[in-house]
Amino acid sequence: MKSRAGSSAKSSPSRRQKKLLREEEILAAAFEVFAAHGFEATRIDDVARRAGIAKGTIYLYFRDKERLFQAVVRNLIPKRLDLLVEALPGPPAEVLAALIGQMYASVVRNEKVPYIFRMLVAESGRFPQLSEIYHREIIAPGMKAMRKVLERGVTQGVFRASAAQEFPQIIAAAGLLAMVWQLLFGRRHALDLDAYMKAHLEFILRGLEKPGATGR
Amino acid sequence: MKSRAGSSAKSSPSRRQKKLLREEEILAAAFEVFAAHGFEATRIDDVARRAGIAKGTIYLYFRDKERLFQAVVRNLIPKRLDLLVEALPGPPAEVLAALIGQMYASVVRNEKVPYIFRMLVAESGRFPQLSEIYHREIIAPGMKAMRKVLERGVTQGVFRASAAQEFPQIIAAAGLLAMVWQLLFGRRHALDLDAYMKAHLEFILRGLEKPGATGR
Amino acid sequence: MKSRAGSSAKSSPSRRQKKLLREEEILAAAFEVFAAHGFEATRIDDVARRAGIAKGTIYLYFRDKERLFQAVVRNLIPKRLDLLVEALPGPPAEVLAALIGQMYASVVRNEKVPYIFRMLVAESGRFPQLSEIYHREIIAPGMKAMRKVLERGVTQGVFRASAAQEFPQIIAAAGLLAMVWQLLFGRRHALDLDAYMKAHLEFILRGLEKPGATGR
Amino acid sequence: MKSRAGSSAKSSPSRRQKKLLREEEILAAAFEVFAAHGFEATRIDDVARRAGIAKGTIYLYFRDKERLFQAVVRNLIPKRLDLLVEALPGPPAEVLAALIGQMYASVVRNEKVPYIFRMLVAESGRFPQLSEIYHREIIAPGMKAMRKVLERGVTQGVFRASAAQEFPQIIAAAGLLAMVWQLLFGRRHALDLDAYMKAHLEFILRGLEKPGATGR
DNA sequence: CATGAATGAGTGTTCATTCAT
DNA sequence: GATGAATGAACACTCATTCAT
Repeated sequence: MKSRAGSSAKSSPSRRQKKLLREEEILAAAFEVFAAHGFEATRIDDVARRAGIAKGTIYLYFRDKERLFQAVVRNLIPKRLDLLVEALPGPPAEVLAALIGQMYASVVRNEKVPYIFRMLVAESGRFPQLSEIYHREIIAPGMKAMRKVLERGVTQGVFRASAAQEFPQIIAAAGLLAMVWQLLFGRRHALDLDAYMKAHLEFILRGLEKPGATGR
Repeated sequence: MKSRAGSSAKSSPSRRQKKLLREEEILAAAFEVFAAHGFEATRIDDVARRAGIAKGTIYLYFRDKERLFQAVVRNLIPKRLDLLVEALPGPPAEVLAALIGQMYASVVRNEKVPYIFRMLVAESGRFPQLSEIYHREIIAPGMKAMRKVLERGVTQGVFRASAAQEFPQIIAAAGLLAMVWQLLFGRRHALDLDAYMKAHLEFILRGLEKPGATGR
Repeated sequence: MKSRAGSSAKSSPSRRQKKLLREEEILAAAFEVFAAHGFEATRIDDVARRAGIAKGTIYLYFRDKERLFQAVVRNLIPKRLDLLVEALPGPPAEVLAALIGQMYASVVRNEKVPYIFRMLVAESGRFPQLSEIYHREIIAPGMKAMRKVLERGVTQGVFRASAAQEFPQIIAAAGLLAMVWQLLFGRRHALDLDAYMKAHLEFILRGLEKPGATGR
Repeated sequence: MKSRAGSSAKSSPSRRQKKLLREEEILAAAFEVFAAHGFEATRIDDVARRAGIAKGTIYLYFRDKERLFQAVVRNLIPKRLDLLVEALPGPPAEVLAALIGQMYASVVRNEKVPYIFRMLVAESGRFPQLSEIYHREIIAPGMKAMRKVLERGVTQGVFRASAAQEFPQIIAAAGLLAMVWQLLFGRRHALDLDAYMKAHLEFILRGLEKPGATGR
């Protein structure tokens, strides 16, 4: 009693696919504009134009600007670093190095993450749920992973016991700083990220290293 | 004592003082609103109401919203930490500890600085000059001071030579992280700043400490 | 510490007067447009243009379109008819005739009242408070007055007792019909209001007249 | 006369039936929404949803919103009362009573007619044709019928000659008032329609009654 | 025939900025 | 100087209408 044959419930599969595609396009366009101008300064019309669609179309996919913004940010949660720890059963120092390396690759150098960070910071007043999500999805698991590596290192006698076990943020902090630095000063005082990362790694490994151990 | 023309020569000192006072009041009110809502979401009217004056009056002191914002941010450059280094001629480790302690006191724990940071991050796209100013006034001198302490420590044989001399940011990074953390997660996952700072300090001192030196 | 002398609290008297005048102008313009097109079809811009002001100005006086509409309707509550009854101590038949006459003069023939009625009917779904107000301010007092005249007539032996005492609406109904008629059919089938009113009056007086009484 | 070519002869009867059925469904749904919200505030989408069809489908049956509205109103012209007069050859007072009774049954108490009335009043500015139709189809014949009954009564010597013969509206007016009353005040000050109708009837019969006649 | 995604003109409302008082 | 009424450009969001599927 409905439309053509073949389509059962509501819309043909091609329609659905198209819809999903559209949504992706809108999110991509919206990310660019929100990242560049922030929530308030972003014009829905700009998003539409960048997505190559009419303004009204956006409202078929997102109830309002706030929902669109939230969808943009939620959609871009970066891959979780904690999975690495399980995958790498090598010596703690190497796992830690891999972890840090991964952080630089997927967070600091990523072309999107710094802007997500900017949006989170800028709109943490208006959208506290978003930071909460990031804490739950990224930060907390990441810290848990860090703790596990440190613990493993201490157990194996290659890391000294340190307050960093309670605050693994301290170990990762230089990565955050690099990201913020590039965001704020990158245009005129860009960091040499390779050298910086090397320095970061050297510093934390030296700081964790057990005095007696030959560090080998 | 007010209005009409005919007033004396240039403007009595009390006039100037009053004008400056007004300006301060406006800047203070504007800071609160900008800090809470960001540049775009801030209504000039709110600023005026908070300053207890009429909307139009603001335009007697600042050409437009952008100038007001810039004045707010420029006005709040925190005290420079680098001066400390000169003032403290003690052992490098103690100077460093004092430096870090000062950073937590005047930056991380400060009730304004995190919001300034937030504004810088949020509006770094629209007002790149502002980050530039902060780099020149705060960051660069701060790093220079750090380098000097580190150098001194190495020369005196209490610090090992490390890549941190090139990138002293790494040493301060955990402070930045604490500030960002409080900003983003403070409401639901506040840091124990005392313990955190202690851990931070312990970690960097251990990391810098020359293996051979008794560190004392 | 405020402005010039002479003006005490907030705004000079001339300013206040102007403000009140403006409000009246807006209400007048709004009445015309709402009366002609109804609530939904009315464009705030039209109201502004008709009032000779900018669109935004309206929002200085009324929070939104709904408040403006309500203010328009509340502002036009017609004079109460019930006061007449007290004022006219003559024979009941004459008082009744005066009452009806007044109703035609101030309600049916009035250039605004029929449109107020239209708005009330049209928007009684969206603004039930408004009909409520009219009931309280106009209808209930009017009915009370009617009852009093009828009662007086019965007491004096010139009117017969009738169910109209319980439902005085019945006596006035023909007036409502005339108003509705003009509203709906006035353009092509206008009533001869003079003759109609005479017929109305004749009919109700004859219907109330006590059979025995000479009615004179 | 229908769609594509190729289809059979004209269109099977079941098709036509289906089409008519759909149209009825749409009109029914549209009536509900228009009655509740008025022309402007009605969303075609709501009508479609209430009819259980897609928005676009409505446009297969009605060129636009205005046509749909007109169709709704035209479709609901209530049964003509004038036919009653022919059907009831009894004594004029009884015919009149039957007429009034019928009016209350099919107009005042009807669940749709008050809303049709409301729509007519509300949109008489935009759709004057509609009131015109109602005048031609309902009001004029109704008045003609009234006049015939009155005339008959006068001829038979049971009604007095009165101006109501020229303006039979006066006799029916209380019915209109009851309808309007329920519309505007029904929720909080509902009329007791049975008692009211009795009073109405009593009043007009008494008003028409020939003084000399025993009214029997 | 029916669908519902897409369009884009239109509307209420806001707010930075101006300026007569 | 100070005020706050006035402006009008700008923008989020809606919805009648169209049309490819």
